[in-house]
Amino acid sequence: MDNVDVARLFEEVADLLEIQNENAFRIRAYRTAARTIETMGRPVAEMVRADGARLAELPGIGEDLAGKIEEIVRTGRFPLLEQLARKVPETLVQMMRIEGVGPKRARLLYENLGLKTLADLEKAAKEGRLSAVRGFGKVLEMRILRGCAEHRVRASRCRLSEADVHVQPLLAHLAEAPGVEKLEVAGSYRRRKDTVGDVDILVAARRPEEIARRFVSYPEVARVLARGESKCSILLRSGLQSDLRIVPPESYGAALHYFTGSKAHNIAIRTLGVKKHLKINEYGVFRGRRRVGGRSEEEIFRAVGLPWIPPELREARGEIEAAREGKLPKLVDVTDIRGDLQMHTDATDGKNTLAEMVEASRARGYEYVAVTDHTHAVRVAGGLSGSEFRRQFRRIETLNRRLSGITILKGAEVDILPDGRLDLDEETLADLDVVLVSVHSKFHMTEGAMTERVLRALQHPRVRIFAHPTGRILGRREPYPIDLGRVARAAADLGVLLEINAQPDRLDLNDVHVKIAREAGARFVVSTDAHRIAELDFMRYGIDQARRGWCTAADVANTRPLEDLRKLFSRPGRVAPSVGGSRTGAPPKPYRWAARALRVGTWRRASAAGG
DNA sequence: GCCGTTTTCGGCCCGACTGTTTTCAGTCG
Repeated sequence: MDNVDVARLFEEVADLLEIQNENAFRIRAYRTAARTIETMGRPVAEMVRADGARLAELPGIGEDLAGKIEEIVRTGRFPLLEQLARKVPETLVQMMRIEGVGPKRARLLYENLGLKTLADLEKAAKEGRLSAVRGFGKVLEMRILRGCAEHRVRASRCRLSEADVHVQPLLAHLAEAPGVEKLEVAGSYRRRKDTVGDVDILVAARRPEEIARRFVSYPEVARVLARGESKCSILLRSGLQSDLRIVPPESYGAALHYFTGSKAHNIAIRTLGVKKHLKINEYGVFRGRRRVGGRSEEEIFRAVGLPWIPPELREARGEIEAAREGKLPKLVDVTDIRGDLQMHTDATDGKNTLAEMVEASRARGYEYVAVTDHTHAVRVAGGLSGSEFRRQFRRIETLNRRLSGITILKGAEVDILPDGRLDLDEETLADLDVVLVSVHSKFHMTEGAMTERVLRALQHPRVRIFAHPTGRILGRREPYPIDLGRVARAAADLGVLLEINAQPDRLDLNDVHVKIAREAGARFVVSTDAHRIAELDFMRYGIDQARRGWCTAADVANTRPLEDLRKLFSRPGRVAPSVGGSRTGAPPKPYRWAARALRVGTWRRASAAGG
């Protein structure tokens, strides 16, 4: 039972309480607690074993919920959830995912028509039975029917990079409207979340009706969902929903803050306002009827005694406390990046040649790159053997002599075999400037086995980077089970860097993992894993997640100059068990020299000295 | 159900839009 499981149980309780029309604040308490549990570093199971009482010290968790967590962890059962599920079917929660159906209507339909599932709902809507229920009309029935169809098509959120494709033309269209003074995308897009549910656009203008007209007349609109004086919603043909909010310029900062969210962050800020006798809404900060701020976001934060908080941090994951104490991190920026440490060429599954990839990297202003083709075990990618790598090394040496302004590091993305050995011989490993390791097969292991497999690989003295550490692919593959807490602590000890993979469908580690791993002492690289030239531009998506995980430039190794990086990578090698090497069977002990060399303190000082 | 420099009880963020209603509940963000 890990934190995600416990959080999910609390969310289920919250949903069922909502359907049963319980006290809204009790419901919120469960949701707040779920968030706390899901995003904190320490496993609740471990806390229960160590000292259960301390659970109640966590924000949003009191004596009652601490007791419930303890019971869940100890017994694996949650009596409250069982009791709630006896009153109404748990499947009613599915119905609430349909636009226009919330807890009240789901319950009403269950009680009046006996509808229990999404399929029941769609069938009843088709047969025109919904409108017989008091409070439902024909219009709502049609809306629900459409909602069911759209839910099937687009059950999931869309990747940030996909949203980018659709957002830019829409913005360009809106910018043409008369009287647009300011225009910005807010919401999870501005917070740079890995996926976005819809695109929230904010406009400052004096005459909102002109803006609204322009918005709903966008050629890509499939359907207008709502149209009011200051607020409109459209569904684009791509399936993406977009909400527009129009406010006067003096309210722009307040509206931008409100519309950026997250919801939990907004509630926290507004609650701080209440304590200072201020009302904060999307039109400004008010003391009584008098507006005392709202033109800029800074004014909102200042009103509650805080410095401006970057949007990526606004998730109610401790940013408000950090801001109050003056401890907000100075977040890493894409312009801090000096090189890309994972990319592939046409020697394996890449689409461009070595020379083309390197030239394109140089054109992007990089000081160095690591070329990291696959190893032999990754057959689908045409992985290279030791001798093939050595041929590539000679090409790299030639290029390095010829090129100025950029240095190519010899690298490989070495496959971690199911037993934790590395898929490359010691001789070739010794010739590499940087060894990445990653998992490409046997995803369905137990958490314990997968964790041991990875830990064994990380203990190899030549390993420098653990790439895409959870193996997830957004919308296609769940992360494999692995104890990331242990992996992060081991990586910190061994001086292995964790990769934040910038491929838009990976973004692995994700934001929460990065934050947890960072707190465990781990440090990172952000790499594109580019398989063609254009993908080198994915770097910003990786940086987005690094920022959401609270990373500063000092936390990210490829912000450092080449010489510093070489010091990190060039450690005395020792032959350890791997394919073709000696095989002792037992995993090697951690290498203390590596741990010493890469202690966070040492790194920080080196980083400060190196600028 | 949580929480406390107004409070250990009584608060808990705030507003827009829709559809079904005769004044507002439900949903959404």
